[in-house]
Amino acid sequence: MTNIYQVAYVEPVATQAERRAETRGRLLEAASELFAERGIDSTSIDAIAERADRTSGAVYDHFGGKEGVLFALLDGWVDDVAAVVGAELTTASTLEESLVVLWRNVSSPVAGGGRWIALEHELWSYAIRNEDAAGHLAARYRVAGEGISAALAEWTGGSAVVGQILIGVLLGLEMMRRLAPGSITDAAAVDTLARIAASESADPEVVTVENQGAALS
Amino acid sequence: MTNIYQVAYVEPVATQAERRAETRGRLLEAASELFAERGIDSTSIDAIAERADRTSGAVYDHFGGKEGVLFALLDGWVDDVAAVVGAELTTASTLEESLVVLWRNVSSPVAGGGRWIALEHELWSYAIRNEDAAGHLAARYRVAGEGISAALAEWTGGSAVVGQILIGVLLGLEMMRRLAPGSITDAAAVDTLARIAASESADPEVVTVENQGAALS
DNA sequence: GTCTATATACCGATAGAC
DNA sequence: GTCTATCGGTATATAGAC
Repeated sequence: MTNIYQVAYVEPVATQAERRAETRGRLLEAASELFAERGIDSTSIDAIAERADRTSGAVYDHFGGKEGVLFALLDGWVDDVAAVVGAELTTASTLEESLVVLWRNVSSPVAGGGRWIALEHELWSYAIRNEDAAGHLAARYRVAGEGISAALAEWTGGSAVVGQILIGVLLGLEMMRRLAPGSITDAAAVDTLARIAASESADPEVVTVENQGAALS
Repeated sequence: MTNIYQVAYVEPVATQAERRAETRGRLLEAASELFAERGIDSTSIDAIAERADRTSGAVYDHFGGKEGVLFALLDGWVDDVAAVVGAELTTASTLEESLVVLWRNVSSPVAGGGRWIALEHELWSYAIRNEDAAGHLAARYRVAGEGISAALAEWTGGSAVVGQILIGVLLGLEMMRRLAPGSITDAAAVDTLARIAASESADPEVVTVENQGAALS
């Protein structure tokens, strides 16, 4: 206000804190889209800012750089997705229903706008070359695996490792399907998951690898 | 020869064709290393040329650009790896041996210098955003899946889809393990593969998802 | 076939105005 | 908190010499 004319004070439509939160959310949303679309390396800070209707200065102010945006995504948005799947899982009343929920959320995700897995792979590829990011992502998978194990404990006997394995298998099957949509059917995927989920509950004498081979050869 | 002194003709140590093949090989080797180490997007053409002791002009001359290098890798080097695994598979005499071979080649690859899976994921991430690359990679996975199915036909009954599923599961399990080495043991991975490989040979009445759920809940 | 040199363009990050 | 302006670095791709 350098001019000499006084104007009536107008209550701002949003407080500073609200505007800051709004900007932060827009930047994260834009970054998650662009990372999934073009890849992390090929996404410039300017591009993130532009899609969020802000400028690059805002990105530096909020996150300090592109890696800061990435870590914020890892800690925040991705956890939200896990929460959505977790909530859906509690509504399933049978093992098959639970596995269908898992597979559907991975293979045709609705939460997040369908860019789930592409972003997941971007994060993995980045984390594999960055120790800090690897720690963030590994911790997230561990928590997610525990959540899945707990949700399926009723049928699997509660083993913690089955959750980790299921996450890996879900990601791997979705990779194949994304590349060649007809190569793996929903039924085949869910059937594969079912075999793994049954790991700890079946009689160990029956499922041992040696016995499998001996019985079949 | 613009000077007036004559020198004895010396047979060149290599023909032009041999030098060209040498340069091509060096460039592909350098590119596969760098793509796996830094990612495709972060690898410059100059960096590829430099590691191969050549200059960027050679890359353009041989492949037309970075994408040309990528396609050449997809069509050539990666097929060689599949051939190595295929050869190893023929020496396995039981199902478990075969699965151990598959898992070992994915989880601690020796052929190619240990950068297998990282490059594999780079190629996937790239292909998911590029139709041409997706075609190349999908065709390769299809062939690889058929090879695995054929190699395991003795125990699995010869279903073709089991190969595709196994490739996806192998990649997914290795992702989890790479991120958190202790999360998935070799035994757990091979056991998971065994459950899937048994898909088509087991009695359908026993392995149906509905029956699993009913029997366990 | 490979080199140097170069045109063109983009990116990351900072400084300072508002 | 967001903007404009800008610097230094690096990328792609081509042109021309050898």
